Amino acid sequence: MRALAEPIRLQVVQALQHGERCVCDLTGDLNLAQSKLSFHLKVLKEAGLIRARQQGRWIYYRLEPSALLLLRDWLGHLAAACQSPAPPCS
Amino acid sequence: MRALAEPIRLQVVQALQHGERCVCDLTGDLNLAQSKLSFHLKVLKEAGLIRARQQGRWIYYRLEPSALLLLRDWLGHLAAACQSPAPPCS
DNA sequence: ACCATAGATCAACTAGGGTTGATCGACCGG
DNA sequence: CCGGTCGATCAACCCTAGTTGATCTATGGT
Repeated sequence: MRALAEPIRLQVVQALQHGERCVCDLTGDLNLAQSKLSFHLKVLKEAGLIRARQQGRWIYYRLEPSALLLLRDWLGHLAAACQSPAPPCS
Repeated sequence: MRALAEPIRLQVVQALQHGERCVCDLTGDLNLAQSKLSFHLKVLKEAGLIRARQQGRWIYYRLEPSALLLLRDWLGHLAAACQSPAPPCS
């Protein structure tokens, strides 16, 4: 969740929502300094939200659906049983 | 998303997952300073993730399912179409 | 009316995380 | 090989978000 809290990382995730992108394209699309983008990609990767694939000189990143679905299910679970009445407060 | 990034706020959300709780109970359950808990409750409330209800001297907080489900659906949507092949990188 | 308690708010302080610019390593084309 | 490019890494700086302790408001009991 911490990884998704940062606005720039949200942009990255949304830029990846339709499929793989290479880093050089992402810097252009999001108009970010290379160093900054690399930092945020690392955070997302360490959080397990994205995966990297090296092909020749370029590196392609893509979303990791399993991590997203894990979060998704957790939120659904939270929303399911949160409406029971308050216990009496002494 | 930012609101859910903070560990203490995650604890609060989980403490609320089975239903309403009053603030005085939450401070006890999570062993937090009153001021600190109040700060995080405010952040969660401003994010629309929880709602407050005053009853007499006490205030009861509960999760807001609609906000959780909104996030849930967004994550599901992300996971759906993120596996298309990379466009060629010039 | 007075006091006790629940909870919000405020100001000052602190620290963790993001930014910036430079450097480094890897890969490829000529 | 050598030079150029992609991308990661590092150190220094900075700023925002969280902490802390005190104070303030409101509610209810006696």
